[in-house]
Amino acid sequence: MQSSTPAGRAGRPRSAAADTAILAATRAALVDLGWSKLTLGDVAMRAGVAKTTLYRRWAGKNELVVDAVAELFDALRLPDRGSLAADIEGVVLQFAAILARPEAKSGLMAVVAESTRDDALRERIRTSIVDRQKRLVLEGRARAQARGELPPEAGPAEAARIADLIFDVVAGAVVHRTLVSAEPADEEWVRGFTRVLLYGLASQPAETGGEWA
Amino acid sequence: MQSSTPAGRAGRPRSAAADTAILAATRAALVDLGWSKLTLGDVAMRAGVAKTTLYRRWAGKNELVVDAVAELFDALRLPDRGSLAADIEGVVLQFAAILARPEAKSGLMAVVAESTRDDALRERIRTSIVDRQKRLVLEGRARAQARGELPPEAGPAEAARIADLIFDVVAGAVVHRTLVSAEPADEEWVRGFTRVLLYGLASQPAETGGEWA
Amino acid sequence: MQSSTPAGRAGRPRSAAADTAILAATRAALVDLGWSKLTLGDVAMRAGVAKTTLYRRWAGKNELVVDAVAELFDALRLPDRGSLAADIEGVVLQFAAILARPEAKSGLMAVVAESTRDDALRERIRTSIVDRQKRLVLEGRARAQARGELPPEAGPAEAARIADLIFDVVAGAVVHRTLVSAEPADEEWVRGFTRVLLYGLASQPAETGGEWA
Amino acid sequence: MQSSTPAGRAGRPRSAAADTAILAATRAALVDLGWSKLTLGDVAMRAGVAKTTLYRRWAGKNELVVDAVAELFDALRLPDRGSLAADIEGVVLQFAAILARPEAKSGLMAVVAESTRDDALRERIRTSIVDRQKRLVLEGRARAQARGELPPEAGPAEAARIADLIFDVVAGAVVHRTLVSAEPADEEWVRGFTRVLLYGLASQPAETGGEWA
DNA sequence: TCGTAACCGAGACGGTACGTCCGGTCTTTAT
DNA sequence: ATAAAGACCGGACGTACCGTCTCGGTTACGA
Repeated sequence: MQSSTPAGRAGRPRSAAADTAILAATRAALVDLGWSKLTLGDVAMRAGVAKTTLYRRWAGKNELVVDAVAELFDALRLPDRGSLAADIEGVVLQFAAILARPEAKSGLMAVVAESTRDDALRERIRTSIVDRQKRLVLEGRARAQARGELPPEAGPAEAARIADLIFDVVAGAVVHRTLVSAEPADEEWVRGFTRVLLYGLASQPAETGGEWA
Repeated sequence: MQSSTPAGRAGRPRSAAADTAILAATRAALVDLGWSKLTLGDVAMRAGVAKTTLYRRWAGKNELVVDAVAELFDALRLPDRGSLAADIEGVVLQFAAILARPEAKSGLMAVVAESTRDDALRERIRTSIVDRQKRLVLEGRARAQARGELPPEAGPAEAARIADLIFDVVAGAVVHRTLVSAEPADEEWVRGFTRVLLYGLASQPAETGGEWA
Repeated sequence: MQSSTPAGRAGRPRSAAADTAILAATRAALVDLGWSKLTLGDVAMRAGVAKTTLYRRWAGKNELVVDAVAELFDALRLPDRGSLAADIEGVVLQFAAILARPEAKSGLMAVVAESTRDDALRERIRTSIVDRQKRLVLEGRARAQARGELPPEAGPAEAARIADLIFDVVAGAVVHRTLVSAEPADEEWVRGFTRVLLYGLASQPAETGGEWA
Repeated sequence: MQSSTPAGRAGRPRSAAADTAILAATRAALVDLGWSKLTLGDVAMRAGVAKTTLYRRWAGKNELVVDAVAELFDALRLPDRGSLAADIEGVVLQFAAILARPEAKSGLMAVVAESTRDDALRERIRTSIVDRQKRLVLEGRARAQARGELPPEAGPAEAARIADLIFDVVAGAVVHRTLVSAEPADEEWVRGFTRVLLYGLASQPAETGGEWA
């Protein structure tokens, strides 16, 4: 968001309720219309707000959708299920559940696509969504290391590198499963995915014998 | 594509050169403008073709972009580098190189986003892009099993399930790295990713000691 | 029309039936659609003929409509009702009846409007419609002179001038009544018009007393 | 026209200058292109106005042209030349001068042609053009009756009937002379026409002897 | 009798305009 | 100063016809 009326305070103050209404209206419009058919005029109408009010607060459709979608991911929590594998499964299932919602599906990939040609937008996505959720990886990793399930890293640079890799693998796989393969990322799939993530492809048969059966 | 005039043959046949010119113009426009600013009128002009010719062959922007992007991925080849890890690294690097091209970046995620609200489009993506490249997973897996690097699956259903999982993980991770994290999927990253894919997170330190250093 | 294959005569001759079918289809389309929504593609379809066949014979919509409408006016006949006034009334009523038909209404004024910017089209209208029907004025005038109802003209130039004037007055008045005022040119109106044409406005009350009552 | 924002007064008001510019641009386009090649996009460009502004105010080409042409006829004035014949000649010459202008020629007949299939358009023509100019007939008739050149009518219904008849004859004859015969309605022709209108065909030789010579 | 030239249908082609919609901006009055 | 309302300019949309062209196929002459 970028309102907040920083210092100057003459005239009528901005309505705080408007921000909430606009973001909710944006999500509703994403559900009904999808990203490409969503129009700012329609969002303004749904929010009971004039188009000018909307433009005063957001630069355009992309920025608005990023903010509307970012709020969805703030509900993610790292559960404590007792083991690293169970923790991963828990958070991946939450992530999959959010991604299954049409407002997330429609909006997220679209703004990512737009961000390939708009550095400011990519930065906004990273700040509002990606980095904010990367905490889950860090927390999970720390907890696993405390449990002895994972070794400590060689240093902070390594820690960041591995965290990024894990985030790309986890987020990428769930997104691809959900949006491209268009299959549900359900418990069974998440179990399989977590196993590969933790133990890899090659080591599996040696450990479990009938893992894939 | 959908020309070919299957049986009935009255009237002037469709120009085969037009298809080629249109798809090339589409890719050029993706590079210059990105998906959201690409207009069919502009593509038609670039291709030296009337707008009606374009609409006669494709239903809309999404279908056109899918076909234009799909051709990019047909260049993927499974190299024989002697080991499963090296083979994976080779094909992932190719995939990353294609995804780094702006016409792929811009177009691919956008049509995936659109496909969340358009079943026909999703099916077209699957047919033209996903399933067509899934061959790489199948070939690589077969080759690795011949080499004894991977055990045979319990049955054809398992084989399909694992292939799908691998595809989701590989494609998802590379896409996320490239588009969301916006970092290059270079050799170093690919090596790290391949290691996780093959041997997992938990088993790594035990095997390599200084792998992440 | 302009077919007829004048001298060169190798190859398949043009279908005579096509001309007839096309002109009839044109009139039907005028009835259904009016001039501005009439399309040559639609006419071709109605006539069971390819668009190219139509273009091989007519230069465009205007020429086609002129020919289609011209045929309607060839049905006009000068009746012999015994007096000049009755003869005029008879032919004016016929003219009004043709003009009341929707294919004439729609087509005639449209091509006249087009002809204001197209000399060749105006010439075609004059040849195919105006001059061809001017015979009625000449015949009627000669007959009235023979009866002694009108004096002979001073010379051929005067005869032409008066004939043109009469034609403009008669045709113009009926057209204006029918198309602009959009009132029927029925027997009562024709009687009043004929009286003005023959005896004028100023002389009327003196002659008839209650003419307009 | 149809703006005026009757009572509600929220929002930006419509630009009054736009109406003027659009109608002038329409007449200019009629001169340059004629009715059938006139496009609303071109008119908007000439007027320095967006196409949407034009469509917000007029339903289509026909309505726009009617309004643009109607303004031309508001310049008509009934001169007082001392006699009925001279008054008629004066106003007919004015009418002919307007009709000789290409924007009137091109536009008027075209909208009349269109009006044969569009009752609302015909009503608009009648309101904006025909009935508005019918005042000339009524004034002229009243003046002639005051002078004793014409007898009073039997009643208001008769007066209306005769006025309509005169209007059809005068307007129709001038239009036909100008557009169909494509000859100038110059002083000589107007003199002859006025004579016929006032004194008729049959009575002329008796009065003047050499009138047509 | 047979070639061949002009015809025919079908339909794709490059264009142009349509009338609509949306993005952003600006101009009003009201709060 | 902000809000709601709505007109404004600009530009793309997808469709419809235009008039031309390229096909495969069909006559009816005349060599």
